[in-house]
Amino acid sequence: MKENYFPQEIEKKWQKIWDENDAFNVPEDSDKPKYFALSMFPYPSGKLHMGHVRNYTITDVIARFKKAQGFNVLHPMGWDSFGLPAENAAMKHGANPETWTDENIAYMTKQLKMLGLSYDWKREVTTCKPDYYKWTQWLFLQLYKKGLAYKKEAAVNWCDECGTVLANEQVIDGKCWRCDSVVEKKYLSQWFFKITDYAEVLLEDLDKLPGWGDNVKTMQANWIGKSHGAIFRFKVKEIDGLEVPVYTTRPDTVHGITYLVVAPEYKDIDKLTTPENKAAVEEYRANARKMSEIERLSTERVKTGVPLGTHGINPFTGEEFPLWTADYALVEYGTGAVMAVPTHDTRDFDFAKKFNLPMKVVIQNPENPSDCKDEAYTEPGVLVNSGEFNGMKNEEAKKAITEKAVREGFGEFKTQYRLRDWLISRQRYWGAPIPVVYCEKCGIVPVPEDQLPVLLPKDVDFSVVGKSPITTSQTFAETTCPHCGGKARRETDTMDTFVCSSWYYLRYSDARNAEMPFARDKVNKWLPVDQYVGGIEHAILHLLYSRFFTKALRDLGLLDFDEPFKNLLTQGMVLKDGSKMSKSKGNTVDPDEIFENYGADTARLFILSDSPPARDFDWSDAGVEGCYKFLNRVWRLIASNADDISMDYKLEFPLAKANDDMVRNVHIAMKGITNDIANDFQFNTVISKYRELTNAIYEWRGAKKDLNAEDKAVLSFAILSLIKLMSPVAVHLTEEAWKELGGNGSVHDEPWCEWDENLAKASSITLVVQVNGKVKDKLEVDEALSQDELKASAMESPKVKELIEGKEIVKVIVVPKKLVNVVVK
RNA sequence: GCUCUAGUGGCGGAAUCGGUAGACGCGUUGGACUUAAAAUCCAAUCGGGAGCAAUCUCGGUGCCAGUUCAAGUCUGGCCUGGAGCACCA
Repeated sequence: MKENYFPQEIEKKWQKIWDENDAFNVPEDSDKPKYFALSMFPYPSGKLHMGHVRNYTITDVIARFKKAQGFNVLHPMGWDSFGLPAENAAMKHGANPETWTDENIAYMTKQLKMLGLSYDWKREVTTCKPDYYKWTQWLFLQLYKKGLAYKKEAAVNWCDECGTVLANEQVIDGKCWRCDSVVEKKYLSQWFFKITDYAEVLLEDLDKLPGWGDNVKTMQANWIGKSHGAIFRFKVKEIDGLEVPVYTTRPDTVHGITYLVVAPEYKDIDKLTTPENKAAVEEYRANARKMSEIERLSTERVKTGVPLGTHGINPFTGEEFPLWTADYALVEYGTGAVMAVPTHDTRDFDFAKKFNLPMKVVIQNPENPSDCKDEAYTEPGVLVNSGEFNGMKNEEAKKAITEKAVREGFGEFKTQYRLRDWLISRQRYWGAPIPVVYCEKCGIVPVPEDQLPVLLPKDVDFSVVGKSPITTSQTFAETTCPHCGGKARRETDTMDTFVCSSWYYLRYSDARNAEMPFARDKVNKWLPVDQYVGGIEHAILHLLYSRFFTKALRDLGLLDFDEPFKNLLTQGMVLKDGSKMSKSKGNTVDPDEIFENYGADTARLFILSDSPPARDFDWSDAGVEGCYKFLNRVWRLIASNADDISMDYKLEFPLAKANDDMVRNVHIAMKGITNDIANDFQFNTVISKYRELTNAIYEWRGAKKDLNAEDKAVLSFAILSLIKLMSPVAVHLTEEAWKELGGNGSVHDEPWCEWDENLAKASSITLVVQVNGKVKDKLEVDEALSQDELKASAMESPKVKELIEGKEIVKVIVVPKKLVNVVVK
């Protein structure tokens, strides 16, 4: 065995062998239980970044560990390859998005192989290839048939920079999630998926996911935004037969209504406007329409609005109140109209103050009554000025008042969600075409399944500005109706890339199927994903959409489970000097350089070493250096002892010879490392245990001059165990060492270490002796001692004797195998 | 504003159940080897105080209370950072 560690040489050699042998292909027919380990697949943007390296290393170690533990592990990789950057690159370089994407995929594939990742490349999926997007289109048609895909005219988020509409989930602080430019409102006819049909079950089923972090579940729950309240319908004084319904979560405050607000886009607003107010209302509405999301946000504190001139009637009091329009009422939420109670709602309070509208207190804290002159009182309290409900606690009044409305026919209980339907059309080229045609006679006609895929046209001019390049094709849009054969126009919008990524994990179960997206028995066999690993930035978008897809496909009878990802690990970001690595900050580290200078094993070891996976990871060059030194140290330990190591002692050791601290240390390491992986994948402590074991072997070896047969057995056992324990992380080094020491086959095919519980602990125990809760002495004692004996040995301690001299012993606490606490006065 | 999450040495972090706070590493300091350097190895490294010394002693896990024989860990209240949502009635 070579004296020195040459990672570049070793790594290249093994990567070639693994590649040639398809070493990590997963067999379909196996008696072993399945395990599906999955990383969120990347967008092929050009090169891997350290976030990818962290993500894929974590999943790879999990996959290898589970495989060694006896699972049949599915660990695939693919490409989320539709999307705007490819199209922008094409425009910029006059190239084709497909060429650009293919080149990136080729380069990144090379990098993934250089990282030593154990992927089953035979199952690779690439969302921009017709053999994949054919099935994306097919799934669209199934959703369409089921009424879950529909087209409607609506106010949508428009990004001018990207030249396309966006889903609500893709608007961050009123800006585009991709290019950060300000999002405008436009009225367009667009395709939606009816995710709102699943709002309740998407919320409820979060409880079925104990393997997900609370942060992600809370974010989804907030996004779905369920609330309980009531609908009340108000008659309009001036117009017979017209009612304005409102949704409120505070039915208890209904006696305090002093005005009512409808959104500028409210459907009946024209009818509700008197001729005298028409001009002002029209102007206000025109302004509201022009305003972008961000402008509406920036006017957060300053309320605006105009009166309509008409009045509503409160059925509880008979009181009349004016109707207004204001943009703080949102047309998409509830009924688009709000009953305003300025005394008990901060927004209504601000509005009423500004426009000098009346206020009426209806809830009070009996201990500390507020007149609500300076701010709204929104805490619990007791009803006042509320007729028959006076004196009732407001929580009870919510129910009682709504019940009265139900009884008298002007209201009902209502559960409301904030989740909106998912807008999936994009006015871009590089996406899966939406498979429908518009016929002059038949209207919207889905493309028949046997005509799929609807291929992207090639005769496209990518240099156009202000419209989708796909519309420049001479061959694409013009078509005939599949129904009547008449003249028809093809849909030129493509699907949001998040549609493609909402089902890719299912395709891995049957990636080469040309007849269906996946066979039902295969998808049911491999799914759900046992461990999903990826960034927190997908907490809402991708993870919510995927959950929706899984539930919808289950309802379509395509699969038999209702949650796609059993366990989710959201890894933290990779930072450098305390901030996120980014090109604009110039603090990126190129993985290629690390591979070249230190090798992939060092990169893998380091990216796992310093922080638990869920936390942010601060990159440090010194840390990389430290990991490289450690691998060198391990290599030297193996190489310098290679002649004394025998494969006969591979991973097990006769118990009769076990009364040796070195053997115990190995068992302790086996147990500790296995438990750390099982316990939320704490790889940072796993790695510290690699170091502890390495240090222990060095120390033990250094204390011996010549080794007898038994010593050699202990040494072999220790080193071979260390190699196996490190094999999921330092995949190349351990493979090479295993081979050099005479191991048969691959170290990665060896089963995981089995430890002996009796040996996985120190031979004696340290008894901590406290007096009044403070540590005063430590005693080495036999494990077998009884509680009384432990107590006796503690009392024997000279230090204890000294400290309790002349004092009264109140009590003595004995914790078996651990501690004795003498309490004195 | 609401929700989630975190706060431990110079730094990253460790500490199954409430039971030795600071594992492991980075950095720093000193030493060995070397003509020298790199590499490697050894030792020290939470803070204050006492001692030539081994050692002894006090304090210490964001802050304030509490529960307990015993609190980084549990309870209540606050402070600070990070993340998400945000005029959602």
